[in-house]
Amino acid sequence: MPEKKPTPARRSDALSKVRIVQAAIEMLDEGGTDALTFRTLAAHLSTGAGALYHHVGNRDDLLAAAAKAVMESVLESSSENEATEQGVRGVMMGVFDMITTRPWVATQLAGAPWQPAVMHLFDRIGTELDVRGVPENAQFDAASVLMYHALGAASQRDAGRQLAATVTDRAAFLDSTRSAVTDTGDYPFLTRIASQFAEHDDREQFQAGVDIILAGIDRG
Amino acid sequence: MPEKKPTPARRSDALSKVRIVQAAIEMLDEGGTDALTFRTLAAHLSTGAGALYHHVGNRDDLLAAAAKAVMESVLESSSENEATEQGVRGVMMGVFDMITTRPWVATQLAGAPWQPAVMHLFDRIGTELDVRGVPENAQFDAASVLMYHALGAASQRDAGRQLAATVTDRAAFLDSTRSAVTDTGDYPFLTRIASQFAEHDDREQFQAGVDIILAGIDRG
DNA sequence: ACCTGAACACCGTTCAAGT
DNA sequence: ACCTGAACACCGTTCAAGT
Repeated sequence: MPEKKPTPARRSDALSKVRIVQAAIEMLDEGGTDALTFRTLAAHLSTGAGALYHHVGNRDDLLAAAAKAVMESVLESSSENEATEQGVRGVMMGVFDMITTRPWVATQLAGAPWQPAVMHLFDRIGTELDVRGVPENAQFDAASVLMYHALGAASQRDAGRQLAATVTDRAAFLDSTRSAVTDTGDYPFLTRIASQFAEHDDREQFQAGVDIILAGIDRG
Repeated sequence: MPEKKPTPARRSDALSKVRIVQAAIEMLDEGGTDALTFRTLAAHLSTGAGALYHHVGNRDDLLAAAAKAVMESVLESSSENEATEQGVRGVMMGVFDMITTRPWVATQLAGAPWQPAVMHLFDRIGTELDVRGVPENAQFDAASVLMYHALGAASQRDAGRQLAATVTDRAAFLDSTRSAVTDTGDYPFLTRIASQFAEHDDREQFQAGVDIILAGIDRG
């Protein structure tokens, strides 16, 4: 009788979509969207660039698959983890935190919103709204606002990261913007709330936005 | 007495930032973001690609300038035109309509949200909220939600355009997505509201979102 | 079937050379 | 100072050739 080798740890050399996506996520986490090229990714996997096309349609396809994988893990954990908040609010904050941790997802979500990752989130938001008791005929509009809020925050977040490289201080940036655009007058609102702007916390502000939207939904 | 030639129509040959931005906007309107390369733009202006760098920092700078110019004209017209709605609602719908007309602006706004075009819009929203009577300490959060809503819609809109090239029917796309992702279960919410999804009007939905947010703000 | 890696058709950006 | 356009250092994608 031949002995059964316990999980032979068989050489994970063979290329596959999941392996490629996994490697892509690692590179994206490390260096952002720009750091992921088919050449560097191929080198990372010890193969040729052309080989990737046997498992992945193209670059957009790969990025969408990476975002989908990450989104799924976030939506899972927010429904399982006891510590995190439940409901729509929990889902929204879970997405926000993911975007903060992995800014490249923000670019990806905002750049191609009909991709699986976004549809997945949209469906989850709608489901949570149903549980919340939002009337069926109001669910679509309600889910859309929340979706837009998440996408808007996503694009804002990623840009902040790019900005951080050149300008460390928000207030300094505001000043530079203000002085740079004197041709069309100044920014009265921004000037007035400059202090709030400097002190504000992105996460709290996002959550305040979610609460405003929920209040508007519940009033309906 | 030397005759005054009426507007000598002097050869507008000299390169300048405004001339470059203007030409860029034309090309963007015609073929979207991808259609704008420094080579084609230079050819369009009958000059060399390198010449552009004497007036424009780089490609991002050019796109930001184009978006800013377009945004300014929108914010002007929405405050002057008697026919269009006034207030925050008017500003929001004006932006939505611009994005519909020029999808490339959507990509630009969502891709680099701290640019002048966005700050301009943000300031305008805040100003309108003040006029509306929103308490000062609530204005920043309120302006942010509306801003995110606009940015989220922007990214969604542009992607829709790209999608239209391959998939004409929304419902068909939904079906394809649903069947393609059977590994994680189906999309219960999307399935349930599929009919609303097929019939809905993007503009009305965006406006419904604005109204939900405004209701949430006014409740505060 | 899967992989290789050179080749193709592009980019944005730079820079010596001209005017 | 402004412009030219070839050159540089990259891309994503394709494809003949190998196994």
